[in-house]
Amino acid sequence: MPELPEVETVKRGLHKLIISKQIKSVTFDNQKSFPNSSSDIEEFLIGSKITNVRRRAKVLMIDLSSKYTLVIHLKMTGQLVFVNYSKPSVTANSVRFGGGHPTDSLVDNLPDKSTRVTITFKDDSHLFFNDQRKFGWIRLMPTLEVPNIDFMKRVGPEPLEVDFTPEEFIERFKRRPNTTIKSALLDQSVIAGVGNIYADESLWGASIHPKRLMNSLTRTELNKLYKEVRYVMNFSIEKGGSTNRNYVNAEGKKGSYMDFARVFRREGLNCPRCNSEIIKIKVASRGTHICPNCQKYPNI
DNA sequence: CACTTGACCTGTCCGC
DNA sequence: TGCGGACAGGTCAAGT
Repeated sequence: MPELPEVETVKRGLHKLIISKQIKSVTFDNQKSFPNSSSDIEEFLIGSKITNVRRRAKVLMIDLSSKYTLVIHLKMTGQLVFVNYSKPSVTANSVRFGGGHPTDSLVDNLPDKSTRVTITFKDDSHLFFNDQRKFGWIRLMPTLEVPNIDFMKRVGPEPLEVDFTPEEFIERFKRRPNTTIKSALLDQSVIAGVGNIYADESLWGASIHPKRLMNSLTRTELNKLYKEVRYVMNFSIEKGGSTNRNYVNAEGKKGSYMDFARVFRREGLNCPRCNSEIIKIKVASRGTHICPNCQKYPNI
């Protein structure tokens, strides 16, 4: 899915687009896509207004005036796309000059077969929850109960918070002494928000082989990794996140971080630091991209 | 306990 | 162009 920078980008987009809108109706393909009772939906969703949009780790929260919150995890292929059908740019796509297809834009074709939930606002704009692989979930619950979700109780600190120190970073990683550094980076209970892309990118930045065991890493290496994790994720947010395959922001647009990626999905290309050929290996049963020259194992 | 491996799904790409 | 298998941004439950 979307990792921290992608979810943050969606959050910022939705914040601009849907705050104070009032929900008119909701439709979904089946009960599994929206597991709340119809009475809860009637009472706490329909008619309520959007008061805030928040993110914690890779989880999005849309707060409602009913004191309920829509909690959403996009997992691998989830999308939250806002469409304002009153805009001529969307409704006028049947008017064409010249040949070719009318449009490639995602928003012009929604809903599509990946659409699982459609929220319609009073002004007839829509928020679509699309999810090709159906791993994602959306759930309505009292705002005060959100912190009690198992995931929220377990999840580690936000790495981009200003008060998140390198000391805390190093301390957290001691929880996983005998696992590989890649596995520890992906563990959301250690720190929040790192996924496969930014794990590979930050390990390359710190010149650490992803198979290195946690307890073999020096403080200097972990300090470097701390800086790289924050650098890579902040940079990606600036670029609107990464579109590897499915990810789009709240307006249906792709992120451009992949244009700047150093190793991720760049196997066979050259390392931007030493010009060696980037290879793809498997670590923690995930596809993993490294420069075998910069990231030696063991490399102390 | 700490750690690893399937399972959840659909779609796409690659090799035969 | 058909078919099988591997693989894809994540997280749990169940296994060792």
